[in-house]
Amino acid sequence: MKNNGFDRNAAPLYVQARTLILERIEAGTYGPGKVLPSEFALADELGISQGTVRKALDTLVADRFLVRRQGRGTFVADHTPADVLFRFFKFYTRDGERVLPSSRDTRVRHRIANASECARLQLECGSRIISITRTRLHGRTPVIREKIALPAETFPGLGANGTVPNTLYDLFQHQYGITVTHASERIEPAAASARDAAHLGLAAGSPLLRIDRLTFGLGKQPIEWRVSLCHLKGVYYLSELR
Amino acid sequence: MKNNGFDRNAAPLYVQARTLILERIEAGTYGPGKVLPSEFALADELGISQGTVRKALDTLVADRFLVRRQGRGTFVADHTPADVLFRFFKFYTRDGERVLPSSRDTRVRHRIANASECARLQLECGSRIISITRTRLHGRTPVIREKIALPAETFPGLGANGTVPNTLYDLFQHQYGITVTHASERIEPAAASARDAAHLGLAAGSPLLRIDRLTFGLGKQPIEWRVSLCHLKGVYYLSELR
DNA sequence: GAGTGGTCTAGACCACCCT
DNA sequence: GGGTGGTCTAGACCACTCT
Repeated sequence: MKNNGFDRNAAPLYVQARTLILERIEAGTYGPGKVLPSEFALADELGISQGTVRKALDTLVADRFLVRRQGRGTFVADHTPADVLFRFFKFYTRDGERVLPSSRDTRVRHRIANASECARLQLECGSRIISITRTRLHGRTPVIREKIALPAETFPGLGANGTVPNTLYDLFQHQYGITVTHASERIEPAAASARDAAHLGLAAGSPLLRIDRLTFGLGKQPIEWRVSLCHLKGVYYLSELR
Repeated sequence: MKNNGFDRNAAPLYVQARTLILERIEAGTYGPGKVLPSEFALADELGISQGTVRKALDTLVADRFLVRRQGRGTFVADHTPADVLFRFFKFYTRDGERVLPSSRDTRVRHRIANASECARLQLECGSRIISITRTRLHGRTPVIREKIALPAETFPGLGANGTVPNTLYDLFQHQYGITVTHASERIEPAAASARDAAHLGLAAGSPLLRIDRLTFGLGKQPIEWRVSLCHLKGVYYLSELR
């Protein structure tokens, strides 16, 4: 057994194989939607057995970096707009139907991050950010007013023409090679300010959901900070606990 | 290879093994905290190989029915009060500390379920339920007013003396052999009614989080319906998206 | 030292997909 | 028909735990 560059005294081989494959996904060697070499080809290349490669792939499938299709191969997960909405947009109607939002009143600005933006995004003081505000609609009803901050350095050129797509996360993957892996949302009740109430067509002081989200990719640093004020007439936020 | 009672033309062997082990957990053959037979012993008993038993156990560990301890054995997950709070109570302080709530003003009643209770709990019209209302505190501050409905048939004798423990789910497991597997929460903003405001020490109309939870065990029928009205001063609800 | 789970290998057969 | 992943086996060695 050749065992190219793998250290048998370090982490288990399948963990080392997982790390290596993940690095290749991150580097774009295996791009979104592309097929990986077969299990036997990878095993040969890495100098380990096919069963060990399979175990590494299993963990990556469980973490949704990869998708297997029997008879065809193993593919890098390709985050379509629908996938992204399915995973990171948790709003449903009373009938259990998914809410597919559209956007309105979008405004994009490039500016220096303020103190709270630097703190939440773990940026150096004085870093530049891209700030997006928009109203999101369910059908014709405005339901969410959201404010998004992105590190400008991570997303060069984003929103340069003053517009931004309705779903950002698939753009992150295909344009910038950044896969969104998870997000952490803090939810609180809040009363609508006069300004937010106007955007949402409500009376000031109406009860809202305030959702403060940090979004993460493969690295430790957050790639997005998003605060959503949600009206949710006839719609609810669904949280599954397991 | 004996292969006791397993059908090689049906589901994969590891799925059949998983189902059988799960049935034994449900039936109490393997009780909470108890050690299972070793992988080789199970393999012998079921007439399959140890690797296949391991794959079945792996899926059950992933679903948190089992816990492995190297050198000691495989154990049925034992839901202590702390575990239950960790999994199903999603409130944190601004510093990221877990909130461990206490209970006050608890009231337990046995009565006929109303229409919405029957619908949510999938009960026959006219079924009996156990209704619990209580206020939950973070330190000395009331933060949540909750109303719980349980099918009386599923939990005979529960709350007969008018009291109920602070954490219900470990009671479900140890007293009634029912393991809570997941819960589904619908979250909406709401304005405090005069009555709820009084329990929480607020002004009427204050913005609240309304959390409507259905809790499930191994069966399809829900085992609990819980509506929580949350004030959350200095506390937030944490939702992790993956 | 005996017994447990954790890792790794090598090889078999199957089901599925493409050309 | 040839290649892919899906399942299953049998056996090896290691790390950990208990007594």
